[in-house]
Amino acid sequence: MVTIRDVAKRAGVAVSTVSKVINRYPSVSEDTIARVNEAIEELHFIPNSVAASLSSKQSGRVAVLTDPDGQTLASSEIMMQYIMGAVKAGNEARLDVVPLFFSMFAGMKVEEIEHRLEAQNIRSIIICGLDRDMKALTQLVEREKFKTVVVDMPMESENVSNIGVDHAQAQKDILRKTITENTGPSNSVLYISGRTNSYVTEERIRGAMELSEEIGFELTVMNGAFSEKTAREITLKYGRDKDIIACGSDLMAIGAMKALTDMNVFHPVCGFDGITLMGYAGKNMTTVRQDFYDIGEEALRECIRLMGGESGRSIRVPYSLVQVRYEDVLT
Amino acid sequence: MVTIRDVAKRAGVAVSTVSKVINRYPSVSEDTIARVNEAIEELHFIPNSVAASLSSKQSGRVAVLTDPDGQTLASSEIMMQYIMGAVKAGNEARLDVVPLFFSMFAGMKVEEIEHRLEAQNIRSIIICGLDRDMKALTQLVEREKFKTVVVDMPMESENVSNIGVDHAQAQKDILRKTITENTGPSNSVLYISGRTNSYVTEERIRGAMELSEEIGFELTVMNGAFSEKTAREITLKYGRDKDIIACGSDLMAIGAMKALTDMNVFHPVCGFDGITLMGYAGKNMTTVRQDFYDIGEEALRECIRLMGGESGRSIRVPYSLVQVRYEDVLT
DNA sequence: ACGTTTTCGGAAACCGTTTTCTACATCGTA
DNA sequence: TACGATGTAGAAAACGGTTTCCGAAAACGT
Repeated sequence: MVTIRDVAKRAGVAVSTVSKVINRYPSVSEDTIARVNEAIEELHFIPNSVAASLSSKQSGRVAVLTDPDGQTLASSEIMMQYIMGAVKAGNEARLDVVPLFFSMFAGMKVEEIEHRLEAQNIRSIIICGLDRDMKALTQLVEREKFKTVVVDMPMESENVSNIGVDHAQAQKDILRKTITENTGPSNSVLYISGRTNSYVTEERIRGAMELSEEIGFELTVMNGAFSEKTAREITLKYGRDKDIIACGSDLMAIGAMKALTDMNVFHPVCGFDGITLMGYAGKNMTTVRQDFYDIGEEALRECIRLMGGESGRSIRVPYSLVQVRYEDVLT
Repeated sequence: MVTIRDVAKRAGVAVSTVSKVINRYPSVSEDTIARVNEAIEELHFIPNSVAASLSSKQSGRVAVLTDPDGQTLASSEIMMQYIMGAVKAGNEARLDVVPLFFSMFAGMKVEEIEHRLEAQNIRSIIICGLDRDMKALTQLVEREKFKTVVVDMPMESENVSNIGVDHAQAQKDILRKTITENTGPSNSVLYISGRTNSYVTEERIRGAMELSEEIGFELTVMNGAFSEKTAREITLKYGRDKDIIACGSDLMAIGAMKALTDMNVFHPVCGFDGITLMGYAGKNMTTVRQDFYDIGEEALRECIRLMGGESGRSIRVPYSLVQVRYEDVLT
């Protein structure tokens, strides 16, 4: 393994100088920089990220925390996108990204979680898919021991940024589109919502309700708890008499659509997320597509910003309204 | 952050002694062990894995390399399972697991990849989903600089173990089952295979061919390249006259089934993998279920074994024949 | 009781960086 | 000419563990 010392020797400078060059310190002359870089090139030197992480209290590593329902197909896809996005951005910034799963911390107190993270030299974390029921993890965010970026939670402070689409607006948009494009009467909408302890659920419901006030249609909200099964049951029971079924997630939209098909009625259904599975769900359904990969990438960049000492903020990312067809997901 | 020195002071011993206790060295008396452990408990000490990784050339970290077609739904699910399994096992062994994706190494020569891994103090790697086209990564395995565990490739040497199901046998089993359960004539089978540069494809084809010799049926093998689309096209063209369609992957089985449905013919179709998506694909299909989570877990344990100095071997893991129904995947 | 082996614990070097602090030029200015 | 600024480079102390090596004490054999 070629170390910083080898480079120093080769370039005829001190190790500290090499380190300064690597980390772009200002106090090095152009001349020395050139000589050091040359040596780095020649020796194919790549700085050891573990040593760097150990020695500097500044930099450190970033953890990506996920895993709500590790078992559903939808969340597999979404988590994978978050992680891949973050890992990619981390790689570009010469920063270690380590994925962790909520389930690892089951039953731990927040202090223990903090210790565990510290023990891995983690200075910054990204949390995706957290809901309020996970007390310890919520506290983890609140205690602000780490520079943290939360996805889809309304938290913002010195050390915490949040990122995500504008769920209320997106819900409004997709619902308006579905109503507009639907030629029928469309004055009664069944909205099947996600779990109640979740911020995105609240926002999406708010969006639907605001639109209902704006353009005036009958809105029935029922709790589908992000469950495809529950959405299916709700639809079987109450879906027939409605004109449109709007769901707080794609998985629920699929469940609803299956139910309608079974009942042999064909109301428009819209979902939320833009997962690939939608392409397999039979009929063409519209949904809000979030770019999870992009969110992961952006979240990691925000970690870097926070570690750089800047303070937390709120980041809205774009979304799009799409109709997912089987042909689009076929590969 | 509480360090090993704090523990040493508290227990009234030297830091080296604490280290020995942590790492279960034999040369410490029961008495001292107890005292040290007590101190560890009291201080909630968790050893810093980064420091450990840096200082010991023995242990080090493990990378999980994946990402064939990061975009398909099937591989998202499979990769996620591998990674979650490995991360879990890594956690239990106090070992850092870092996920990496093939795409990061695109265009690099094997030496550079090695440097990059070294720079992360990676001593051992798990590679999932590699095919022969990826020259640099194949070389990486062959050069044996790292203790490596390959999933689904027939490599075995001092520093390389392989793990996976017996693909030939599994293909035989599922095909036999499909033929047996099918009441029709069943003397002509269309086998849609995976990509040709892949070991699993070869094995699965071999299994199908051996069975064909054994019990005597007409077998047509066509290359579906693991593509749902291609499988669909092949089925549209040649599927009608066959009695059974067997596919080298679930995704292709889904494509084939869609094609049959479109043609309004209903032959039995069997796949391979056991992905959740199968539950959404309409008809009940049979397939070979592999436990990817388990494989990831097992692979990581094998890394530990290799790092412990033992030599490479071949591990067969169990599989099961299942019929995936929508009800089973509904959550 | 004495030499020999074994057991056990500690001191110190090391892993590969970062960072602080010092030192030395060089420069402009009073 | 002397002075403080400024710019640049290096020595050395961290960071938090692991590991080697050595010595003291205990156990053993005779």
